[in-house]
Amino acid sequence: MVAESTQERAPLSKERVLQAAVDLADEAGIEALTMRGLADRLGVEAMSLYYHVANKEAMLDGVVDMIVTEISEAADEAAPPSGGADWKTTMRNRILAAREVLLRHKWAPAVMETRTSVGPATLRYYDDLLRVFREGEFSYDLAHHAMHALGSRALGFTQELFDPADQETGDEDMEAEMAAMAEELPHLVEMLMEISHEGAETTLGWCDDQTEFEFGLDLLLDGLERLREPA
Amino acid sequence: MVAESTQERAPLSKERVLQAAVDLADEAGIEALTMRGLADRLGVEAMSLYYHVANKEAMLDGVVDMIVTEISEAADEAAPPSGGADWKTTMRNRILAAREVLLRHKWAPAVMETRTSVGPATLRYYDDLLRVFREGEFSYDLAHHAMHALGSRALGFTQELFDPADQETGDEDMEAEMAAMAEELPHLVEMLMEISHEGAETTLGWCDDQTEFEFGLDLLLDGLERLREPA
DNA sequence: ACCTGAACACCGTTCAAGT
DNA sequence: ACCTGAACACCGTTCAAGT
Repeated sequence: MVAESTQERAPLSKERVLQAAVDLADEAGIEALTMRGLADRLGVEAMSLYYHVANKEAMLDGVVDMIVTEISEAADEAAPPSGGADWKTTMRNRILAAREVLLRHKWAPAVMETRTSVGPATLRYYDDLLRVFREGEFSYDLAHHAMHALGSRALGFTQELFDPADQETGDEDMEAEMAAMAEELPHLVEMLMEISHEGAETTLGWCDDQTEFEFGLDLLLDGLERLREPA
Repeated sequence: MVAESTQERAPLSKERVLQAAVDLADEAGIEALTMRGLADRLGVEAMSLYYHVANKEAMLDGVVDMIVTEISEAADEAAPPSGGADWKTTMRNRILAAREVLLRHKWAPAVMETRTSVGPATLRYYDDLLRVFREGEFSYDLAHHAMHALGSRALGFTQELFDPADQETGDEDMEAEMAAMAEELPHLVEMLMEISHEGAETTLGWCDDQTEFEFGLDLLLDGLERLREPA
């Protein structure tokens, strides 16, 4: 009696492969997303995947397309184009919604950065952003600059200064380490001390990501608004 | 007679290993930077590298540190802190110099994004940026927001909309393809047509990277300037 | 049409051993 | 102190073959 036969299992499809890939990365991290690991999760041999995707790169392209589709849907739900709100509110809410999606798929930005071509979902998302600008009476020229200026933030990419788990030192010698750092990095240390005194956290994990994201986004959107209607 | 002996060859060192790694990536691309390939270039067995670096990740950490050191030096040469110029000019010229360095090491941003901890060179570079803000009479709070808002742009990262070689279609059916795209991506297509009519290039490789980089950078710096001196 | 088995070329890395 | 050889576990991928 064979344990798993083709009949007992839903047949593979490109969609099932890509969905499984997203789930695997969500649950076990991007380094777990190998062709062999993905096949395992689908109860199939590694080589079977090659019937549905050309190779690993094509698989990753598909995965990114799924994520961007999710971003697009979230953005449309939060603030559809032609939804009645002004361009800045619409753009702001769309991009904040995009960020929320990426918080659910923390591995995704790194994969997106490795893509060398733009998939259909991304093109569609950009087209929608452009539409919002146009409905806000931007010229195509300014809208074009705006897209570059937003950069990966348009897709919800967060800009972290120091990466999440940067704590390699025990809590004990925090004082001593600070003193040593203070000589070489005086401004960084002073900033740290000042901000930690007034705020919540005392360690290096002090930045409120949501606040910083909105600060940077608003800085750009406000600047664009001024360029749109010169003085 | 043995071809290559330890005596005939300069002995390895961490610095030589890292420099060779940078050179290899420059010449052959990041995918050529394997432990075995790196050893080859140094005329040594792969395992010898492990005497000088803990593992591949540590090697990449070191490589990033070298690049950021190069960025720091270029920034200092272009516009040293306390160099006499106002904060905005100094910051602008430093970041433009950083970008020039990354143009010489196109593979570097992708590697930098994969680092999970911040090296000494990066800390020093950030400390210097902070110093420039402070000399421009920013509060630490605003300077902190500013660093997040600049994000990876502070290190000279370019924000490309579509990646370099996105031309997978022959030149012939450009017209036909445009027509097909126009239905699904009306704004993108219209923008393309408008910009290509007035400008230089006619294809998808139309964006002047330098211009777009400066546009986004100035948008941020101008916005920060306004926040620094409220009305 | 869909999936598999065996095999290949290539990784990073270990460990014990050489000089 | 510095480097090596052999070996291991793991990749992505090919190709011819099975149902």
